[in-house]
This record gives sequence, C-alpha cells and structure tokens, in this order.
Amino acid sequence: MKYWLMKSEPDEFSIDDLLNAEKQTTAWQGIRNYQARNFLRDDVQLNDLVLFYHSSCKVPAIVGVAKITQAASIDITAFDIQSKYYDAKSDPNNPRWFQVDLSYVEKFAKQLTLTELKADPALAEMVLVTKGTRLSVQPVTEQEFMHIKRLAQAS
DNA sequence: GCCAACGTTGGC
DNA sequence: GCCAACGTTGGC
Repeated sequence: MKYWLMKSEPDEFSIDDLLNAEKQTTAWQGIRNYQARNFLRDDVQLNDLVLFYHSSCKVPAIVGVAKITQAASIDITAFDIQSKYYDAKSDPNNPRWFQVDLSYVEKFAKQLTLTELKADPALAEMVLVTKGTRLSVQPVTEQEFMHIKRLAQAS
C-alpha cells in the first residue's frame, strides 16, 4: 500500500466534482510530465490512497482523500485531436501517456491549507512543501499521510 | 497578472 | 550532449 498526492485545479476538477461523479470515480487523464507519468505507470497500484490537492486557486490545500480503483492504463486523450490533452508525438503503438482511475473516499471537514502544511515541522520533508516541486503526482510517506489524517480530524 | 523555478525543445 | 530559448506550473 502506497500513498500519493495528486493536484487538481478546482476550477477544472474539484473534490466535489469527484463526490458528484458517476460512481464517484474519475479517470485521471492529462498528465503530461514524465516524472509524474513514471509514478502513474510504474508505482501507483490498486487501492493506494491519494491526498486530493487543490492547486492554482485562492487557497491551495489538501481537501480530502481518494483511492486508486484502477492501475495504469493508456491515456487515449493523447490521440484525440479534439482533446486539450492531445499530443501528436504520442504514438498509439508506443503510448507515451498513462492514466489511473480514482474514487472518492472522503472530503475533509476542514481543508488543510498549504500555509499550515508548510508551517508543520512534521511535514518539513513532504515533497509538496519542498522548494521548486511542481509534480502533479507525487509520493507521500505513510507517516506524512497519517499525520495529515490526524490534522484533518483534529480540526 | 507577475514571475521564479522547472521542464522541454531543437540547433549546433 | 550542451545549452539557449521557450513553455508551463503554481504560489503569491
């Protein structure tokens, strides 16, 4: 069992969108960064838990938890010329991009803002708060995950 | 909207 | 394979 953090712009797809989605499940498509792709393709497994993070918004924050309900599969939006995720360089015979499926688990009663997370000594090593990290799919340690769950309950 | 910090591209 | 130029991310 591994733990991850995945970023989404709430204007594009928020935790509420996941909550209200059919079967409370969504295909996590459009990852176009190699490091993130490698995590998705090679390391993310069925039933792994995911911290759902809202980025590029007024209050960047971890807002809840999701679960991996399908491991990596080919992201076909890369072949769809109509898609905003279209990538002419991804060869259908040798796909470059992958996706996973996420299902809703919980929405935190209180979101944990980036400001709070940065101020917490227990999370000093967390990839999210380390300088210069822009990864939209990133690993989270079990300790970090449990600590964040406690923070979400405490408030 | 700005811009720092990264990532990617492509000429050489 | 280097690196300048360009593109993107994402907090502020």
